[in-house]
Amino acid sequence: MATERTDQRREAGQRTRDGLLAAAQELLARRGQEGVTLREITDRAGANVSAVSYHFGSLKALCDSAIENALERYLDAQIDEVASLDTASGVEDLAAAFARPMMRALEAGGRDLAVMRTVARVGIDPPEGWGRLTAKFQQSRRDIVRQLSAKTPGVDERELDFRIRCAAGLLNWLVLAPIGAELAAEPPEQIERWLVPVLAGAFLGSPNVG
Amino acid sequence: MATERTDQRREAGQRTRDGLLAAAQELLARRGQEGVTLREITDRAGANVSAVSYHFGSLKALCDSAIENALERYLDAQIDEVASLDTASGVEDLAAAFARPMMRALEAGGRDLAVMRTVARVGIDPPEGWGRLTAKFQQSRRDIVRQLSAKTPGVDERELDFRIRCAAGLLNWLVLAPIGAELAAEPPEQIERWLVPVLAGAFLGSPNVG
DNA sequence: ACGGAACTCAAACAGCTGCTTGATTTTGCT
DNA sequence: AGCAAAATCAAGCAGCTGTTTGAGTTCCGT
Repeated sequence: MATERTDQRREAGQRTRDGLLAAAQELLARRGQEGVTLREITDRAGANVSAVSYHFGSLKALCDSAIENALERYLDAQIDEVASLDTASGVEDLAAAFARPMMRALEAGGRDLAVMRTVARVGIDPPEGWGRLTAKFQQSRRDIVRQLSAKTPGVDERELDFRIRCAAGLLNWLVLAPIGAELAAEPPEQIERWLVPVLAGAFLGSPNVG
Repeated sequence: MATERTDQRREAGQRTRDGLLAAAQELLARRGQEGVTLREITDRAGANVSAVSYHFGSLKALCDSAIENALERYLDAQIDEVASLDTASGVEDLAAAFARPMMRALEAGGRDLAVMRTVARVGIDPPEGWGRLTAKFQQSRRDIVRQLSAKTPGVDERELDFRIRCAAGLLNWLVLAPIGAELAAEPPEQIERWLVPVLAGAFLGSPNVG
């Protein structure tokens, strides 16, 4: 059973590795890439400074890993949510599915919220290389464009893409700005009752102009 | 004519003061409050490091002044735009007026854009004291709520306030995120043609739920 | 022309930054 | 028991951070 037996050394290594990742996400969420400090991360994670070099190579590499990790968590949640949509669903359902990962994170707080905030910050200050996640990112957006396109016939697809990016930007903003914290204090069903019409309205565009 | 004669020393002082302010806004816009460096500001402004202590007291005080200056420029523009609305104007007109300062800044680039970006960043990471601008800020939002309330009868005012904050957040996002730069490359009238329906749709909410 | 105010400047400061080093501990394998 | 790999640790490095200091320059009022 040597293969199933977990090596306690590697297990401990993984634990500090994950701790560093979580601490980095927490601080990236709170202060952005420029406001992150090596010693603040290691203190929060209860690790030694050199653990960063050992496990990741450098602070920058740790931040890149933390961002990539956060982005992947978010994209997976988003893709699942949109994929589980019924074919007969309306624009409001799409808006609700679109917003659900963020609303969940707002309710849950803790690391989920830190992950969402990190993702949102990346939307403003993107790191040099998005790495291998570009494909998954574009797939996610293509799925949503297709869903929305089926529900709003006659609208140019480039314009739909713009509207979706607006909606995504709005969600990111809500997660970062103080209004998000205010919103989190409200009952969850009211968040949805307020937010979904706004998103759906943005998707549809104002009726007088089309 | 001693009073009209400008003192060359004070004039030079004002020039370096303004240069520091502009340089600070430029860097605040690009990297946020955490990413701003004393020497980078003074180099860009062509000033000595101690000029910051002399004219503002500290780097933090300089940043506060730069932020306050940017916020005031923006609020004045916003208030003027909304105040000049015709009483018979529709929701799209309100949306267009609401978005105009940002669209102008996107077209103009340069310091105007830096000012808008600084304002937008403040919406995410607000400094401790907004100081004397809180009143002007709230006046601006009250004006807009009143305008929108007259155009959407029967909607709860708290919900209208939420929609306006969403619209403001979206504008801030557009100015900060890469999509803003893409948008700036398009012809100005297309920016408005795309953006105004989204904002107006968000103001009105989706018709099926509204 | 002279005193002094307004302003600028180079140099130095303590403190923090990310990172490296070499020793030390912990653990698994034979 | 003994060896080696994995992981952790304290200490120290050079470089940058914001701020202060005291001398320096420029220019107005008298």
